[in-house]
Amino acid sequence: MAFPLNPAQKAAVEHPGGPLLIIAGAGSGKTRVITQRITRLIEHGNPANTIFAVTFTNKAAAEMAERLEHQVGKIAHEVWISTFHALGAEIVRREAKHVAAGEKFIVYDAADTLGVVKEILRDLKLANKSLDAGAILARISHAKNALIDVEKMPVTSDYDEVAVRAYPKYIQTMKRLNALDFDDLILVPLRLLREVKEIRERWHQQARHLLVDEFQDTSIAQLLFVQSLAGPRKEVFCVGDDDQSIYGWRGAEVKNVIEFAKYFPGARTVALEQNYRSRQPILDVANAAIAPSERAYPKKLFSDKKQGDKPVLVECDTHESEVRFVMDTMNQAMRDGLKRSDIAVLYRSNGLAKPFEEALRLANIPYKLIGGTSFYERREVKDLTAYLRLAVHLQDDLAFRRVVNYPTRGIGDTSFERIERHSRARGLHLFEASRNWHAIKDLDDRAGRSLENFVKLIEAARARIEGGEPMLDVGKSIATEIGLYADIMAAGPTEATATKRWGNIEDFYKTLEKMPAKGLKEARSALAKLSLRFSEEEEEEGQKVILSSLHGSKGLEFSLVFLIGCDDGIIPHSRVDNPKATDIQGTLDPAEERRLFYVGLTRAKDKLYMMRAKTRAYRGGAKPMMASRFLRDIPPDMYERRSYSGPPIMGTTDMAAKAKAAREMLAKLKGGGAAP
DNA sequence: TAGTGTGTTCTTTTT
DNA sequence: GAACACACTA
Repeated sequence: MAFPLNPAQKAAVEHPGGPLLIIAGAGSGKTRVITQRITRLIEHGNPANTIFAVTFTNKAAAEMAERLEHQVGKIAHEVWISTFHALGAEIVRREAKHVAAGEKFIVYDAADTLGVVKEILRDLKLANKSLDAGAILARISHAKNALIDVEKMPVTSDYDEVAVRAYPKYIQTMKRLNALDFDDLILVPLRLLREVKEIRERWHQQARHLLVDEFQDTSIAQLLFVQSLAGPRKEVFCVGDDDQSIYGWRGAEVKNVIEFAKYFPGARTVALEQNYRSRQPILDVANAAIAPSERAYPKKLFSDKKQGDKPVLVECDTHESEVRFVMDTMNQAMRDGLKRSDIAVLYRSNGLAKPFEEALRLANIPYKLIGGTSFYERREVKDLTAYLRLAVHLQDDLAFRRVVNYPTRGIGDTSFERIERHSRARGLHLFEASRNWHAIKDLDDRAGRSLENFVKLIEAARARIEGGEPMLDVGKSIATEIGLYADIMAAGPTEATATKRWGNIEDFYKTLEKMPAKGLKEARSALAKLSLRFSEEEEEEGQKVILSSLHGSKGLEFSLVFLIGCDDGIIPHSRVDNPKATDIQGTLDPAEERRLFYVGLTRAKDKLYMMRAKTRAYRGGAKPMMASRFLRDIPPDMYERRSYSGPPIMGTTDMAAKAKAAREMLAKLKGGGAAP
């Protein structure tokens, strides 16, 4: 990065003032432009704490902070660098007096909110219809993101209808739980800024310069949030790439980029097209792949690195040989001296990673899985978190429900229903209702005493946290008291997975260790940040091969990239052609799938393999696959083509066969049916 | 009430 | 072919 800024980058960094939109092609050095811009603002006398840089992921925020520190030193810590959601949470926390949820709010993640919706569906007596709660939640979230009121929600299907009925109940429930979902973390601050003059003025005073990364991923709510936060000064510096807009399903509006000047009159635009990442042959393929896309800002990336291998399309006969080819090729590359962390396997959906994980484990190659179920969403971690959450936030009925009978302590469904009925009748939270179980109708003594112990456990934990004891100590003693270790080990299914689960708990201890020991309020906000994946669990930044979904790979780069599953139905996803009424728009946007493909291609610096398989495992059997339609848009002379039908990895089949044999043996031993 | 067995449904991406 | 939900039995 010792290169001087190119003219376009320079124009952006030295922009005199007013709203600016930077169309930054993949690998065009946008992070550098942002950090340089901040550096310049500081050098021109702007106090660091009046500069706000907003990203979408904690990873991006961390990287930006690190780079900035490199440039300006310790003063970088004073710049507000955070994700949209973390900034929103911070504003809510600081302006708690004006928020209904008050300072006692708790952040509900996707799993939590899904639980809320499921409960509402139960209440609406619709659960039997086997409704997909996720589809309802998606509609609610979509409405929130687009700032659509209940009355104005579109109703064109049964699902829409249910969503309309569920929406007000959802708001009501969240309010009762004192919970904010991810959308609220944007919406609530937006409302505060709009409606409360005092708050508006305070933040306009504070946020003098706003820099937004990945602007193409902003939703309407986020755009308005940026607008409101910037105020009349409109010092907004937004960087985005319409070609990399891949979060439409989450409410992102490319329109925010395309109609930027509408929202920020007088805005200027700068385009960055020089790519500093990839070799030209890779860019040729990427440019060709994205070309058919309808684009507001057509770009043709170019590189100084003219030399390089053409990307390779490898057609494997099965998905097993796909794994084999990738493993062999990556091993060779490592023997040639390539670092593990310079190698990535990318895929459209997380399920595709499994065989690679297995193969890497078998080969003893360390790997890092990006995305997938987050660490904090692991069941065992959530269980322990729920105990802590309940302790600091007694009205968290969802947490209560999760742990009141985990590990099993004799409070089954019937008992739970009795507690619930009682609490509803009295308008109490579940925990409050449990405090004197004698009052609960029909609750038998056994369950009652058990409940009493549970209440004591939680209250003891609460008292200790209140008294300023470290979260780690409290967490550990809860784990001991409930016999978490024994329970995890007993639950299996295999000893290996149980050990891994317990390992997750031990990793979680490291997170707890970092939490402040200053009483309930601090503990609450530390726990709230867990949902935002705030804390960095990435201590061991070792040398690891990267496995990532295409979504998770945005912003990253690798010398060697294997884009697996370049088959039709994988990318683009089959739901492009199979409209299913349960989805928001009914179907997936093929244009977004193309951009996703493009994002994958542009991750590669030196060598790119596009992998596909003629048949893939599908519900047991083998399904024949066709090449991705996107490959047809790439002129054949731009890439090399190979066929591969190597044997599957020994170990994998071995293991599978052994497991199968073991299962059959077990079945036999248990007597009864003869195996065919 | 808890644990086991049987049937059913899957596979989109994530702050 | 696995994970999950549900029903059934001890």
